[in-house]
Amino acid sequence: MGSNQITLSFPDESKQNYATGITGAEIAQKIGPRLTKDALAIQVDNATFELERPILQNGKIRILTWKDLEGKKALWHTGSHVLAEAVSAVIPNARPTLGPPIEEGFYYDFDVDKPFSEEDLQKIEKKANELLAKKEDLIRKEVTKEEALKLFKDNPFKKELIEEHTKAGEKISLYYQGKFVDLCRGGHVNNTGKIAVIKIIKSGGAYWRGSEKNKMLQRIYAIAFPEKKMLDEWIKQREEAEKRNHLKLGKELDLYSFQKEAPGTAFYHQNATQIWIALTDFLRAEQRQRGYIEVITPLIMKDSLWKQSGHWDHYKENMYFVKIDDEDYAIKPMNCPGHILIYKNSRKSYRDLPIKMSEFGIVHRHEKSGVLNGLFRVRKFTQDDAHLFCTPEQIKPLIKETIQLIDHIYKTCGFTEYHMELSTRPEKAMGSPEQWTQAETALKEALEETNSSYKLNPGDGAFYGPKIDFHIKDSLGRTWQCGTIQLDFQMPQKFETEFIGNDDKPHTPIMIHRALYGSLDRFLGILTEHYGGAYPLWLAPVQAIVLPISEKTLDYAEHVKAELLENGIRTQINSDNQTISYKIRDAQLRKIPLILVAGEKEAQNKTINVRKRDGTVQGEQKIQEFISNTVDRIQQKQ
RNA sequence: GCCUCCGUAGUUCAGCGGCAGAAUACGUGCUUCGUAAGCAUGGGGUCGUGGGUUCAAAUCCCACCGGAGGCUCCA
Repeated sequence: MGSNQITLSFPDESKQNYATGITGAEIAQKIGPRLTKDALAIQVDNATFELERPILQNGKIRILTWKDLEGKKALWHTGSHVLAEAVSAVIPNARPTLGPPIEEGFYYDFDVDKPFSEEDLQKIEKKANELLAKKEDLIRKEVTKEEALKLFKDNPFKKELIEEHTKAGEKISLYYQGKFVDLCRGGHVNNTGKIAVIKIIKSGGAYWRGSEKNKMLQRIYAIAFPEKKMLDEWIKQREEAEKRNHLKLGKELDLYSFQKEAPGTAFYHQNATQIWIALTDFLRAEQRQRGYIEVITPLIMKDSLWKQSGHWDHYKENMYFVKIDDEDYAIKPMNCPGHILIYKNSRKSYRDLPIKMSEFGIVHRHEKSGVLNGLFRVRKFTQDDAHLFCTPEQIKPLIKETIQLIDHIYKTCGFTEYHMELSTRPEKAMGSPEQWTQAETALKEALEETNSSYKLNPGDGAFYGPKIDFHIKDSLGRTWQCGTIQLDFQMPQKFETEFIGNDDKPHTPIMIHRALYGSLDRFLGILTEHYGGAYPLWLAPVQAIVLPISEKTLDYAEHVKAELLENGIRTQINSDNQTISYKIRDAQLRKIPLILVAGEKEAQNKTINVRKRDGTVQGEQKIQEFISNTVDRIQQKQ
């Protein structure tokens, strides 16, 4: 120590357990010189990453730092052990169960008599940070099943894990930090001193092993950093994300509201409705270009339809039902059956295919109360749904077209980064293997021919067909699943949907379900957080606001407003009896892209003085010039 | 559905057994203003709903409704 290199410490106890039998000195000699103070752990053969337990298999040794996710995870994993030690110290009868690192930080689940109070958490956090000062080595020890069971005799959860691991043929390893010991597979930094600070984020209930049937444990989420200032940055970032919260912005910008009279359902005010219209108009125009037709189907249909579609069997719990004139009806949770009824309304020929039937379909799904989450999870939402009825040969070109359409829509909406996931045949699948292979090949080729990078999820498809999901990344680095393309071999059969082939015989078409925004409601929420409420010009609810400097120029300002409105620019005027500074401030807080100051000078010159919402002043512009520029920008969706 | 927390003015929140408050928004009057807050003044709340404890409840307890976060779910 002392230098900026890390001395590896290899306690005698664990030395004999090195899988390869090499000594600590040998490892230190081999990798020691490369270990700077940034090193948190090492990785060998992409598999094991612990400074205190390197396994040499002629493999490459990789030094993990804070920049690597694996390095972070090693630090966080150790953090979770320290947290468990702190909880055990503060609440002696708490039984630790499981505590892995996650995408951001780590959690640990405890079996406790009562949930952690705010005060408990404060004590625990304080204790955890005190424990760090001890700078304990993490020491691995491998033991037999019996030894492990004896050690954790009072902890049924750990016992369950031990049984499971030994059954799977795994060795049972323990990790010590000072006197505290935990059952653990490993993946740690070598010393708790590597952690500078532990911060508890939140706590909440969590079921043992994620199943509702099991006991509810208390989970603590926390995060750890190798330097204190990183925590400060992280906290700042979180505050930034909180400012962008779409529910908060929804109130501040008068976009939408939720009322207790309709839980889980949004009320869209004027402003959100304008954005909605911009989004739907955009997609409509794009679909029209590609030969789509648009339809509108009933919200309420007889329950016999839903029995035929299979929703009754699989989806009843999430559906709303109504009785009308003593007959049972259901509110649609999906649009597909309605579209099939339209398809079947007339005889179709292979010459009619593909048919691309779209609808901004309003669906109701009775989600459990606990899962509702702003616009992200609602009970009533609108899908930009479409069903493409086609022949097997048409799958590939249609998928390609759809991928390109989605790409265009996402990029225009400011989501430059997104990725796709292809899910293939699950074990329980409907349709012949040949049909699946053909469909999966078509999807794969479509992805490759559009140069799309995608992740493969083998066996993750729906039972009725393979699918491609689209995940967009927002300005805060979070990903959201939005678009989806799903092949369906089943529904057309259930409804005996047909077309007449050139062989003069009936055939069953393939049905492709496809949504780009996914749920318009959710997409609006994502957009709001992505832009922090400062929507691009083409989406902004109010695109320009005219501010007369005093009542003297009110008439001129009204005239400007009227001209902009005539040219399709969403314009307002602020004629309040207030100073110009006040009105500018108000407009900027409302995140209106274009703020147009109209005073006596401008009235004389037939100009307006343009200021943008970020505070930059663009200066005087002729009205006509401003209008043509702005209309241009709106059309180009900038 | 389960766990934790939260419901006070349009909004953001303070008050936490003893007269219901602030800021902001809104109304009115003055001011007529040149790029992020002009001055004055006024109205506005059965403290989510219902029950209980108490001489007294916004405040303590219980139930329900609604919300936030988490678990789970999202064929």
